[in-house]
Amino acid sequence: MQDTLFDFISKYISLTEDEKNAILSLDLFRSVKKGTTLLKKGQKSQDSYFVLKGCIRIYYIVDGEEKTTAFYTEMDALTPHCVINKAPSEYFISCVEDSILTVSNADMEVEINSKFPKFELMCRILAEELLAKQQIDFDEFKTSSPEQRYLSLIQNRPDLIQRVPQHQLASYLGIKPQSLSRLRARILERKS
Amino acid sequence: MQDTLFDFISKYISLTEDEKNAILSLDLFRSVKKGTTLLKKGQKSQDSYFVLKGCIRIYYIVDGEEKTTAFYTEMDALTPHCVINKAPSEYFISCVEDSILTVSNADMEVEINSKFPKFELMCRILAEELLAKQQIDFDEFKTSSPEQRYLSLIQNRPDLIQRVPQHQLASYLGIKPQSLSRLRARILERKS
DNA sequence: CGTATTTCTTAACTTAAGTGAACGAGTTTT
DNA sequence: AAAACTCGTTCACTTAAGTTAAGAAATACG
Repeated sequence: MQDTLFDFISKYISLTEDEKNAILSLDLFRSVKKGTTLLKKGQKSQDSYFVLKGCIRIYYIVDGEEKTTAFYTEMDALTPHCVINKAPSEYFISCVEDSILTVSNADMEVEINSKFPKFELMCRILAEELLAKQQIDFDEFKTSSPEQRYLSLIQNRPDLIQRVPQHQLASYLGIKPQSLSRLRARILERKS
Repeated sequence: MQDTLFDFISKYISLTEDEKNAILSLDLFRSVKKGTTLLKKGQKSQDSYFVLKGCIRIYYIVDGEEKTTAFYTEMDALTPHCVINKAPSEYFISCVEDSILTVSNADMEVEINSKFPKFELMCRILAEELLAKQQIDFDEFKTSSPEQRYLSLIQNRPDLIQRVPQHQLASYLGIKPQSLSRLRARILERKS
């Protein structure tokens, strides 16, 4: 399990045994049950997450309705908006499946970053990479229809369609659950 | 003009006169005419931009049609995807108005970052901030209708509606120019 | 085990966006 | 000055998503 974390880090920087031990001594690993809420709207949290196993999601509640906007699965890192701008959270984070995460708070990160300057570099590269990737995703979303988005989801994250409830997928695609059902029926219809 | 750049930087770190001079000696400032293409699809560029005055946009060409996905105006920073992942660009960048920009290439940034480690910190904070801000924008886009997006654009970036052609705004909102016209007429109709 | 609840699908109807075409106003070209 | 082009708007028509409601299927729970 720890290897998953180090495999991830090794994509950006290389670690000595000392550095690995320093990380392990922080006791970051947490096991969380499906349905657990990690962050609520209005809370000011300090915690960032890295998914070792399982799936967590971000959702808003608008007019009493849940709107899921992001899923994080194995090897995904998530620093909530409220950690960065120190304001109350605008959204919820909860566990879609039983999951194993690392949970690190902002203070720990400052400490690690000052002890091992390498980490600062990794954080910058990672943030830039995520920024660029997210922009491409955003662009693709803007320039395509719900049906195209669903088809490309099948291509790019087929596991999500299996492991996540349809109504959560629907809002992730920017539509209502009924529209997703219809859209799926339409695609099947055309295939036959 | 230079003050605009230093005002921006001062939001993240404080600079000594020496550091300011080091930046000025890089000769970053460029004046570009409306319509100039700064980056073409397929090119591998090293350049990042910071808008001091004017407006630039990112657009794709899909099935022969321009799809504008982002506008950058005063005090906005833009590092193209191709600079980060060193692959050919998937999009175009062009000038919406006569503009004044800073243009910095990746090598210069590596040099500045190693000479003044402060910059590494600024880049990380900036990237994290942009990442968080962009995610909120993406979330808002996903959870709202074209009409709601247009109304919130009026609230948040009213200048864009004046300075940018309608058909570019339309694709920015994820719809066709005809739909934007209709949508505007609908809103006016309701007001009266 | 059976009941309650959630989840997914289907259907009929409404609303809004996509499409193709036409028009006028304003620019640019020649 | 006329012709060609671009841009925004409008219209009629098509297609797809939103809405409301109902029922089937799967899951959770006492």
